Amino acid sequence: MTFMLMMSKNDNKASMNWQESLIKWFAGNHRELPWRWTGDPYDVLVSEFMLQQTQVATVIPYFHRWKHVFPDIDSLARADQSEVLKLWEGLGYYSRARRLHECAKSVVASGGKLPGDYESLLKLPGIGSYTAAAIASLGFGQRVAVVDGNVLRVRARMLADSSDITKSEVKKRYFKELNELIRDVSDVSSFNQGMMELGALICRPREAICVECPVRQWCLGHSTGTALEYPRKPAKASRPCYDVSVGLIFHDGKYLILRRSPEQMLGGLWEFPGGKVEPGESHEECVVREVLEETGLDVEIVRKVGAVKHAYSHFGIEMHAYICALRGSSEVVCERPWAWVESNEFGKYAFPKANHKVFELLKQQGVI
DNA sequence: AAGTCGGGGGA
DNA sequence: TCCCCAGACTT
Repeated sequence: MTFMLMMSKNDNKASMNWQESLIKWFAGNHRELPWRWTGDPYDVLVSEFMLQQTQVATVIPYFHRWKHVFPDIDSLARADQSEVLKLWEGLGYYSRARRLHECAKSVVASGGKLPGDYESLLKLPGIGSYTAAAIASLGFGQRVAVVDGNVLRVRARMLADSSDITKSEVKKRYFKELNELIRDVSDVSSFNQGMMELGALICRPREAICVECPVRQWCLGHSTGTALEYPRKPAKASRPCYDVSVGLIFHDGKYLILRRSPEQMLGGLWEFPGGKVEPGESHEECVVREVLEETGLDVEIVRKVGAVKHAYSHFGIEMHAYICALRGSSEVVCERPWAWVESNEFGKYAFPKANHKVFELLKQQGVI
């Protein structure tokens, strides 16, 4: 009788599995986030797209602005891509913005209701295994496990598993195992969020605060003192750095900007004409050549504005910027969309980060 | 299965 | 600097 009573109370650690211990910890220790517990699957959709490879703190202000402009999936579906990209400006991975837009249009076209099951979500643009599982479980309570960078790290440490978590085979194995482990959990949404919150707050990449961890008694990494040795990852290749030159063509009070084509890197964003410096070529020659190739304009260098460095995922660039003047006609010949804009109109267009660094140079010099 | 895509933040 | 972040998609 006493024994039964003890078990039914379920507050004895020995009677609780690690999944329930995690859920309990999450209930009392999670951060309050603007998209949590709103009850609106659209909030889960938007936040999950923004959170792909992006930290929570970075996303929060973008999420607020987004909800203000696009409060629901219909308003997003009706929007112009330029407006969508402008709101995404600075968040990175711009294909996410285009795909979220496409996703919204697709959902609205087929009735306006976001599907709640993993398999249907997986078919939508921009939604892969992680996001499908997140929306299905956090938004609709479906019993499916999320596997993101946090989850992989937490589980690799719990199991003291030396597998390379960047391999797709390992991710699949973890996904399968976790779906078994959540078969009987009391709250799938809290379990999934708890795994990610644990990774963000306790079981962090370079620091593991095991003394505060709700699953430490089930963690092999902790019991053997090797938690920080996991997950194991292969050494990354060093990234090349390219020299790039751009021309700020000033004519009639305006600058010429071009829009990048949608399928490119940074697709749909605007930039100054320019490109990679070729072997044996000077930066100045590069500007003149690139401007001619891209716009058909014949220009000469007026002066150098300066250079900015910028790092992308797989390479870096040093962008040299030059003020240019037209030598001949101002007639632009260009397949891509282009525009002459005054410097106080730059804010209307979405530019990549490297271009913003050039704007900063121009401001410092009082040019704009 | 590997390569590619951005930018920010922390150590 | 380097690493990592609530990954998805193409080849």
